[in-house]
Order: sequence, then C-alpha cells, then structure tokens
Amino acid sequence: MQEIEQAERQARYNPAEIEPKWQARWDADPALYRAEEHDSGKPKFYCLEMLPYPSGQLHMGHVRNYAIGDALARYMWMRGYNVLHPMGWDAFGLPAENAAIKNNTPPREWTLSNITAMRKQMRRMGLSYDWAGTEVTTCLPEYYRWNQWFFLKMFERGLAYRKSSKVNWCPKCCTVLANEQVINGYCWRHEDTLVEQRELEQWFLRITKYADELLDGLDNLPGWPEKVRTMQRNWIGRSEGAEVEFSVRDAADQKIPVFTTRVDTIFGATSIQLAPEHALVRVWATQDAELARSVETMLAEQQAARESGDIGAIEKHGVATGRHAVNPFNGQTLPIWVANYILADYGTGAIMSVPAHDERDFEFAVKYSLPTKRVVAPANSGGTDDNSDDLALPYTGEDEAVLVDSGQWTGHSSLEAQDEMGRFAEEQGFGKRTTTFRLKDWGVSRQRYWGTPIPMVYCEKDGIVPVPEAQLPVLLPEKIEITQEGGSPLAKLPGFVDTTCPKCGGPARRETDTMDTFVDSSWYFYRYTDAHNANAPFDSAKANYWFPIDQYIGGVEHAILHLIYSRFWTKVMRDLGLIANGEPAERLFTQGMVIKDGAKMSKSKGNVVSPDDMIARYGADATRMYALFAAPPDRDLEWQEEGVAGISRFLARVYRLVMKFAPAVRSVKTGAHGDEIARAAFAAQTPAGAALLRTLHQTIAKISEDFSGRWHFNTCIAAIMILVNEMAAAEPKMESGAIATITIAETVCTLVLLLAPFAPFMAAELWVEIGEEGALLRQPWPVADAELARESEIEVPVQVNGKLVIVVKLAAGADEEAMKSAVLADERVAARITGKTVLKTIVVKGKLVNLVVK
RNA sequence: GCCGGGAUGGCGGAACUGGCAGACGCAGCGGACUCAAAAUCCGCCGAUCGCAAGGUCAUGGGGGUUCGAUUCCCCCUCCCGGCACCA
Repeated sequence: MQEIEQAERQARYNPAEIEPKWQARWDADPALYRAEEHDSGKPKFYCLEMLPYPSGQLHMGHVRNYAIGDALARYMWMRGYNVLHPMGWDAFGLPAENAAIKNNTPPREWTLSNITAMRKQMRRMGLSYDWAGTEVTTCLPEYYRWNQWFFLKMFERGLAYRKSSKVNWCPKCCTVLANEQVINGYCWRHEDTLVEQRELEQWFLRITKYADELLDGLDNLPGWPEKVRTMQRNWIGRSEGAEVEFSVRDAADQKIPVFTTRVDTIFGATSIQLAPEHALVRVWATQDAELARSVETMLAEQQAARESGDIGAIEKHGVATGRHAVNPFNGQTLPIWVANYILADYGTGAIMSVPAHDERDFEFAVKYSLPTKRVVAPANSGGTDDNSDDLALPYTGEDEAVLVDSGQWTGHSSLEAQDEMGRFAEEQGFGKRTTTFRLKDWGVSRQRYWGTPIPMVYCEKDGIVPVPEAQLPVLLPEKIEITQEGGSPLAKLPGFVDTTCPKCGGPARRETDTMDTFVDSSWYFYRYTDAHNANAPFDSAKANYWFPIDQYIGGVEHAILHLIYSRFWTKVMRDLGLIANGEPAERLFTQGMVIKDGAKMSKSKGNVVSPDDMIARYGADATRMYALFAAPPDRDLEWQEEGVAGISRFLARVYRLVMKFAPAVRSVKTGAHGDEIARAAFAAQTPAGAALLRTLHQTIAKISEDFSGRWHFNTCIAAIMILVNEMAAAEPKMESGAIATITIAETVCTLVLLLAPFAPFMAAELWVEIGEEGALLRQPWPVADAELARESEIEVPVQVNGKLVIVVKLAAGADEEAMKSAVLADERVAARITGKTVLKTIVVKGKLVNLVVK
C-alpha cells in the first residue's frame, strides 16, 4: 500500500520542481542553445521576436509571441541549423518618466530593475535566448551612442534636417508625436487624449526620399502578410499625376500650383480651391477683413472638430475670394475659393475643382451653384457626346473613357491624355508630371528626458553644428528632476546645455530634445549580431551573415510604425555601405491578439491574466503549450483557464506514460532507434505495434511539415495527443517481447523529441529519465519514414447520388477497378441500387466511390 | 466609402490541392475505483424523428458550377482590424 503511494508520488508530474531545475541548468550552460560560430558550415537561421518595452511584467501577448518564436527556434536547432535567437529591451520611453514622477525613482533605475524582473520571467518561461551573448538594452550608452552616430551620418547626407512646421503635440506626453503615432487624431499611448497641432522647429528624417523604394519593395516581400503590405501601401499613399501652375489674374507674381491625378479633366475645371492655411489665403486675408473672418471661422471649426474627434463629419463649405485664376490649358478664367476640405499638407494645398468628374467637387459645386462642365464620356459613347445626354454626374471615368470638348485632346482616351497633357505642360513650362505621397518625413524630436540625446550643437556664429563623432556618446545626464510641466527637461540643466562650438570653440548650446524611441527599435536587430562591439554599431560581415532575418514574429500593431521605420533604416544603412541587403526581414509573421471576455487583454480593461499565476498553477510548459494549442497563431486567441488545466492534465498523462516505459526504453540499446535492424523488426510487427508506428511517423510528418510554413501548432499538438492516446491504448494489446519493447522505446523516444519545441522543460526532464544523454536541442529532429507512415488499409466512403451510404475497407493499393467491384459486391450498396440504373460511377483512387443512379 | 481578415456544435477549434463535416481539447452527462472526495480510468456528447435498425436536417443567408461544395463563382447580412475629404 505504502509502496504504491510511493510509486505514484514518484510518477506525479510536478512542474514546480522540474522547471526551475532545468532553468538553473540552462542558465548555467547557455552553450546548450547558443549560436554556433559563423563558419560552422550549418545553414543559418535568424529567428526573432519583437523586442518588448520593459514595463516590468510580461503579459499574455508576450507569452504567445515568445511561445511561437521559441518553438520555431528550438525546432530549427534540432534540424541542425545555426540559429540566432536573441532578446533585448526597448528601454527608452515615456512610462519610465511617468514612473519617475509618481514614485520618485530615476528612470534608469526603474527601467533596469524592470528588465531584471522580466528577464527572470522569460527564463522561467524556458525561452531559449542567449542572454550573455546577444542581449541589447537600448537605454545604455553603449547602444544609444550608435543612434547618435547614425544621426550624424544622416545629417551629413541631408537625411536628417531641421525645419519648422505644424507638428502633433500630445498634451499628456508633453511632447511631439510622429504622424505614425497619431491614431484617428488621438495619441497612440493615450487613447482618450486628442493630439494638438503646434508650430515648432523640429528634427526630421527624410523617409520620403525612400518612399518609392519602400513602396515598390513591398512587392518583393512575399513572406510578409498581405495585410501588413497593404497597410504600408496605404500609408505611403503614392499618387501619380501632374502639377499644373494656374496664374492669378491681375497679379503676375502670384501662381497657384495644383496637384491632380486627373489632368485629363482640366478642361472641365470650373474653380480653384485653396486650403484655409494656404500662403496666398494668408496674404489676401490681410487685405480683406471679411475673407479673414471666414477663414478664421473655418480653422476654428476644424480645431473644434479635431477636439471632438470627428474631423470627417464636417460639412464641406467654402468662401469665394473674389480673385480669379487662369487655366493655362485654355486660358479660361476660374474663380478662386477657399474650402475647408482642402488639405494644406497634401499635394500643394490647392486643387482644381472639376465637378463633372469628381464626387467631392460635384457636391461642392451643387451647394454653391458653380458650373459643371463635362469633358469625359464613357468609351462606348463614341466620343461624340455633346453634354446633353443624361449620364449621371459626377462621372469619375475609367482609363478607356474618351475626352470631349478638350481642345486638341478631344477624342483621346483618359489614360493617353493624362500622359500627353502632362508632357504638354512640361513643354510649355507651366507644369510637370509628378508623384505625390501621403507619407511625410519622420519627425524624431521629442521634448522629453528619457531618450537618446540628439548630437547637435547651436552656435551663434556657426549655426547648427554636429557633435564630432569622436565626442560620442553625448551622454544623457543621470541626475535630473523630472516634472510634469513639459518642455525638454534637459533644457533646464546648464551643465548639459552649455557647451562649446566644435567648429569655432566659442560658447554654444546643445540640442535638448531627445530622439523618438522608434529610432532605437529601427536597427536593434542588427546590433544583436554583434551586441558588444565598441567600435561600430555592428560588424558588417556578421550582419551580412545573419541578415535578412529569416523569421520575424510580432504584433500587427507595428505595421506602419516600427515595420516601416526599420525598413527605411535598413535602406539607409545599405546606402552607408554597412550592409548588403535593403530589407531587414525575409518573412514576417503577425500573431493574433489574446482575448479575454470578448476584449483584448489589457490592464485598462481589467481582464489581464498573469503569466506568473499560470506558471505557479500549471507550469510554464502548460502555459506556453496552451498559447499554441488554443488557436492557430495568426488568429486571435480566446483565453480560457480551463484550457490550460486541460493541457496540464495532458502533460501529466505524458509524464506518467513515459515514466512507466522509461525502464523498458533504457533497456533498449541506444542507437537502435530508426536504424535498419529496428526497421526489419518492425516488419514483423503485431497489428497493434504496426499501427502505433504508423501513427508515430504520421505525427512526425505532420509536425515537420507544419514547422516549414503553415504553423498550425494547434493541430500539431492535437496530433501529439492522438499519438499519446494511441500509445496508451496500444501498449496492453502488444505482445511482450523484443519487438514490442523496441517499438515502445522508439515511440517514447520520438515523442519526447516531438515535445521539445512545445514543452521544453518536460521534454528535457524525460529525455534524461529515459536514459538519453546530451542536450535535447542538439538531438536531430526525427525523420518521418514514408514507408512506415503508409496506411495498409483505407476506408473508402461510398456515395449514391452524392450521399454517403457506407464506408468500405479496402487494401491501400486498390486500383479503380478493384474499388469499383468491391463496392458493387457489397450488399448494402446493392440494396440501395436495386431496381435503378447506374448512370455513372465515379471512382477517385484512394478516396471514394460515388454511384449516380436513377 | 476603400482595403484586409472572419462567421463551422454549449465553447476554443479541425477538415491543407472540391471527396466520410465536427479531429483534438474544454465544458457537460453516465459509469468504474473510493466509506467519501480529489485524482485517475472507461463510455456518451450537432439538431431532429424513431424502442431500434435507420431516416431527415445542418458549416451566417440566397443563388450557381459539379457525380459531389465548409472548400470554387456571383449576390447579400453581420463581426473584427486598417485607411479615410489624399484631389
């Protein structure tokens, strides 16, 4: 009695004991999962998950992300790849400052202690990162000095520049935000805070120089999700068209360039519309009090709409300026209006209004009774249109549509005319064919403390002077008081601000803004390849060996932030000669969100589940395995704790089963698994043993295939469950003897290997228990034997008129004739077709038989 | 409005190139073991009619192609995400 209890206790699966033990062992010997030397001769595989912000706590989104990446990295190791699987910290940023204000803790201290806590959590999760070799922390001078170095390189090349412009200002962050960080008018960090517009002088990075390449490059990234590519395409927003210069009547010096994608409709222009912020409007407003008032109202209304959050809801309206412009194509005079729907910062801030062929212009023209002039007709109208038919306007046309009433271009197609008229404008000197982007340059100045100091100096004599490379890093001062009042905290530190001009040696002021933290994350993955290099951001040879990233895994929320910035940065680094490739990642995977009670798991919604709790209750293996099992990785995952308990039960079952067979496995000579002798022995199997081996090899095949791209780890784990169920059921049926023992040993050994990517702690533990030696990650991944996996018998569904009647068992190799006769010989089939005529027999080899009868 | 992704039992999901719809798990029900409970093991588990054998209906809705459709085509509804007066 006591002995039985003793035995039961020994066989009880206890992750709280197993997991910390292995965690300690892996920590002590990182060589178990460290990348090989570059010249190892193995193929390389760079597997990367997006680096986290060190908030202090891992959440389930992280757990899911890392469970995917870690499973892949472990699989690739076992497949014999030279794997780089690093982790680091996006360690600059606002929360550290907010914590400093709240708790009076220095941001550096707060951040570093959070990192320590989260690193511990990640280790507890059993994630296979090489901490000592590759960890990167962006808030350390050894890292951010290279941000400054890149900034100087960009400045040299005119890619970093300073300009005054309207910028997004978050009153809660007390800093400027990039366009990418404004979501529907709200701050990306403060869902309830509307972003204000302020006119400020700021540093910008010329990402627009790469707009074309960033866009076109998307076509060559088949390994990226279509969704992300589409989002980036929309964000970059390329429009090809023409810029045409209208002149202001009676004011020879005043010109109004307009941008249009439909220059072919220019003969139909009936007014010019300017944005309220347009430079000419400002000039005219000084001479026209009424106009000034109207424009002011317009701007105030926009401001109010922005504040209420629905700028799209404003009704279109405008006001005539009383001035007129001349259409250079036909000399026609058009009234100039100011309209609230014209965007100041897109194109030229001015448009030609063609009511007949543009929906917005049409709406506007109807409202103010502006004339509508048709100049394009559908291709099938033969181009003879005389404006008198009743085709519904606006007619926005198509490429083949035909121009009417358009001077020398009458009768030409829209598409032809667009090109011809653009050329004509160029020849005549009043326009050009051009391309406009929605993408704007990246504003990187932040009026905050916890970021990379921008390495620039302002000298009264020499103006903007870059800090010489030799003087890098410009260190971020440690002792500083952070307050809520806004403005750059560094500006209040005379010891930081006051410096000497590197050019003339005279007194000068340092730039006191810091860089956007998206700068840090734009190139961190290159640093992983050479994390401790003190002389360069990284060694080019090392980067070129590892890049591009073979598999990048992260949330889709970075589609137009990090993922566009880092593509830009990569292209800049390529042009600097640092790297060979212009794209950072060959393949990108965006995992779904973790959902609880119908909403994304988040602190603010109060529906978070703590990984620590789950680990304490069920273990890390069960927690990460559940994250993979509950849904395919690309879909959202509904968190249900009962599911974790289910996985935990399954793992306990595996543990007991393997422990039960462990003595038998140990008794089998190592090296027998999968070799010729064993295989010959399998040929003489009992049916139960053969069936088990068949399932085993089908499972290997299924999992291996999924790792190569489909990533449906939920079905991989289901397949392992089936194997375990079958093993438990088959074993009692198998006769005892050498063959059965070998079969069981083979199955158990392979099962442990198959579990290694998903439940690494338990796999490592069981690997030792069954008498194997050596690091599990260095074991070769099992290879499926097609011969063993093949079914000897198949079940063939038989249909009559497409409806299932019976299922017959046939030998696997049966040809069409054999299938047909076997089916017709079956009495149940015969009963179904007596008295009827078989019109047609459809036989799909190995699949089914369908009798069409009448 | 445009773009992308979805909709399958009580729940998460499976069915990969058109071929047995509901794998695997969760929850539930029944049983074994137990003084009892937990744990474990075994069985059942889409709806409906039927004592049963078996039948009928069923993958958001409606059409179509096909011997055969969760899968392909057309139309529609709803949900999630992105962009949104971009000229």
